[in-house]
Amino acid sequence: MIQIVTGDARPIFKQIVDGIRMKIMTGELKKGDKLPSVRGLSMQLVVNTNTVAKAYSELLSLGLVESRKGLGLFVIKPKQIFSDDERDHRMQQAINTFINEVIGLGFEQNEIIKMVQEKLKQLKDKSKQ
Amino acid sequence: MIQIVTGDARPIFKQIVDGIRMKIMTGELKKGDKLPSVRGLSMQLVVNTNTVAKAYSELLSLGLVESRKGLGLFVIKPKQIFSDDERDHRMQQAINTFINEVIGLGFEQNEIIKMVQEKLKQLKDKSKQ
Amino acid sequence: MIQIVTGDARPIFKQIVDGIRMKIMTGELKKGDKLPSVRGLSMQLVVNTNTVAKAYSELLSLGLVESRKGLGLFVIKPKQIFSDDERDHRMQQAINTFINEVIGLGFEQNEIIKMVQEKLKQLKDKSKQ
Amino acid sequence: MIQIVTGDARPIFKQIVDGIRMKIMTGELKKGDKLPSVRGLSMQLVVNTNTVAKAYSELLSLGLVESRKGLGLFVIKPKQIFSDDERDHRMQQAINTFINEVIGLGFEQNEIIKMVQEKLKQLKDKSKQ
DNA sequence: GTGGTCTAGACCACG
DNA sequence: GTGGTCTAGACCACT
Repeated sequence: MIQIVTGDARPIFKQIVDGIRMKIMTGELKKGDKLPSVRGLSMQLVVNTNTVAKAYSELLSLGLVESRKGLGLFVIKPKQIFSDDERDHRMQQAINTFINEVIGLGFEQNEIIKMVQEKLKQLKDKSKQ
Repeated sequence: MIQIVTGDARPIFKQIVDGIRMKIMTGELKKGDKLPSVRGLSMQLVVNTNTVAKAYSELLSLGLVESRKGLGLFVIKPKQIFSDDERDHRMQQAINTFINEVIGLGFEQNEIIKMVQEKLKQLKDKSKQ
Repeated sequence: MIQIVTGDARPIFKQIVDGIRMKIMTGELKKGDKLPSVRGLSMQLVVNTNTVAKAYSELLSLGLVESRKGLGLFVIKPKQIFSDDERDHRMQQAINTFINEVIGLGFEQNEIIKMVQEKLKQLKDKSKQ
Repeated sequence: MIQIVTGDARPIFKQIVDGIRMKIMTGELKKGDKLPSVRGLSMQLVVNTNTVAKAYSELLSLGLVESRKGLGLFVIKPKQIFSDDERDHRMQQAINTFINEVIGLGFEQNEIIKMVQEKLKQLKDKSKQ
């Protein structure tokens, strides 16, 4: 279901958060769907239950899921969480980090744009399925 | 000279590395130019000398500067450091991280592409000066 | 510095979050002030370091403090984090929970109002010091 | 009859307890009235029968209803259940929890008082009907 | 020394 | 069975 890559720069719990966030954004997980149980997912990914719990707690505070005690976590309709300022600020930071990472790699600007477009397109196609 | 932002996601030493790398890429620092001394830069940026030393050591291992004993660090013509595989892999990771960060922010794909293009254009213009 | 009450309904990490949030709101902790270290506070309160770390991580995501790696956590100027809708919704929930808790206790409405006013006044006075 | 809100901070059984307690306080349920059966209410609210049973058991121990074997639960005249100390202590805790929840939301003290008053007034009006 | 992440294993409240 | 909290102890990156 979710790919955990040990060589990834992101910590495991973040990979889980991103993985599920992506599934919600692409529509693979819809409003009202239940997330796998903490214990179930932790066994499946071969990580500690605490790690999954931490990821789930982040999804909770992101407002993407809600907890029904004794039942599990359920996807809810995400609202716009950030203010416009906050949103722009985060966007700028993400772009800066990205460019800084990429600028020394020797790609042409056209190539970079093309690759990003390609990735976004993949996502869009996936969400259409 | 270099902007250190405390709220930045990147650690300080990385911000220094990126800042100098950027100056080299844009031509602000040319082959043969001398970097500021560790002490000088650490005082200027108000950070620990260890932090600057770590940044410089990374620039050395990146092959962007060379050490002339007793004189300091000097910019050299950057060679292609990464193998093609390494290069592509880093690029893919950077893109993934970027998209993951941005996907939940609610921007349209066109907007994202436009913003990245804008940023790249700024850099290009700066390097032409 | 902070009072941990084992009989409290709130979990320990929440008590820490609330305690520090209160200190920030009342001005006892000002912008730029450093929080006690995770290990220091955990020893002082005789709780596990993870528990303090969890509290600090929540303060971080609340946007009340920022992390300077290797240095510690520092209070920042809190921005308005919630949208107006979100803010009102939380307020309504808090009032409902409060009233539900209090309604069966047999106090007069005047008494309840008076007690809340008293508590708010205490806070205000404390912040003026 | 009773509103169960999945997004509520309170567990379901507590929502049921509060809902019925409120109906007793406002006079909607009077002394001698019969509560719906566990099975009936659980079907009506679409919750587990255990959950309703737990709520009813709490109402019993609160002294708000009495069990007549084979007949069901009946509302009785609520006595003063808590000692004065207990009562004050619960009140203080409720106020603290409320203030902690509300303090970071950016409302003025006047606004808070006004909102609580408003809510209490609604309750009073409802009980007069 | 600082915070951040992870594992192992435990207990609790809820349904 | 579900999530939520806590302890104990470890390792890592950063300053």
